[in-house]
Amino acid sequence: MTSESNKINAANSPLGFAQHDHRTCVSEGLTAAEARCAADRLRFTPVRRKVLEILLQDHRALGAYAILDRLREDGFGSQPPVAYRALDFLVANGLAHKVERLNAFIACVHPSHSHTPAFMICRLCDAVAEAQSSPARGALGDAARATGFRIERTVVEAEGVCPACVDKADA
Amino acid sequence: MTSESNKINAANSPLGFAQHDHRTCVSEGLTAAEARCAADRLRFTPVRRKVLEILLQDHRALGAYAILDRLREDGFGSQPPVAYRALDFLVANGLAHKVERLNAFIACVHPSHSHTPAFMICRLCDAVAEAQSSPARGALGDAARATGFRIERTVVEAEGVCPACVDKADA
DNA sequence: GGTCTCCATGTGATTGTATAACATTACATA
DNA sequence: TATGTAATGTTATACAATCACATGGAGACC
Repeated sequence: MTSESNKINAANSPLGFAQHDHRTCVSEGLTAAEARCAADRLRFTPVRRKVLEILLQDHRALGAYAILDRLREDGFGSQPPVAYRALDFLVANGLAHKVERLNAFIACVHPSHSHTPAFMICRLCDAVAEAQSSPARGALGDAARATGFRIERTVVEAEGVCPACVDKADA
Repeated sequence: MTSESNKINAANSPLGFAQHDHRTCVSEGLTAAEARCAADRLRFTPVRRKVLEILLQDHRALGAYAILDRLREDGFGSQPPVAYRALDFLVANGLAHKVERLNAFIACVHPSHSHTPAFMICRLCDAVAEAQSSPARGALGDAARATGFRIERTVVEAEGVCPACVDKADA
């Protein structure tokens, strides 16, 4: 990871690379997660809640150890399994995603309905935007059907340059 | 990494999940790589050649430290950068790919022309098949164009069950 | 209310993945 | 042969993920 000097600020950061009022992101995300867990009889415990809160504060992927640092500051356990177990819960229940390319995690932007997420990752500012994908409908799906491979889950991630950094580069 | 007990054998393993004569894979792959490097004035050095040879022996993704063990056996340097630099070279020049989901590497099955690879990963036997993809033409491409994101590289990986393991599971 | 069980949390230790920093060697070519 | 560059090698360390085991609390059940 490079220095943070050229990274965008968390507040008012691009969500889907669009400006937005960031103040409600955290509270709305937590409220949605509470509703979801209540509906599905899932235990939205303090650590799990805290980890989701941490993820909601940035529209960017955070590594497990960065999350761990924040947990420690707030008096939670600071050993790796504490973070990984909470992340496993959030990912398993669609409240967060893992960005494989970065070995890092990000809050889901629409946790209400199940979906196949795709990510656009800016290699300059590390911003990550979530989009939709349906790779099983394209060439990959054809290949799977042709060979008899049964797809259960897909990873779709694009690396490139976000609009803000494209502008900066052109300037 | 789990035990190897339930994993398929390297020889005669599925290539694109199809049976094939594996004996020529290594020699043909190395020959193609030599031609490619000669044409592009790239230095196909002993370590790089050895790492590609190791990868060609399995149609499966190998972790960097598994490769490192093999390098040590053959008298090459055995420190992490030795393997990573050779892998960087192979990946940069399209002779191998990284499977992000597995943090592991695999030889390219058609290194001649540039392409956007997609992978089908069997979660039961760890076999990996390479396919083609064009994610920029689907929903992801639409999202990128809509937001102004410039895609430079894509990762497309499907996790599921390969035909051989589907049969085994049904039996 | 008591108590049993399950699940979650916590800790320490370990394994696996990746890179930083720097010294040395091999090679092309001027 | 001298020189610049690319490749190799080594040590050390940062980051990612899991194992094994102890503890404790929330609910289910009587």
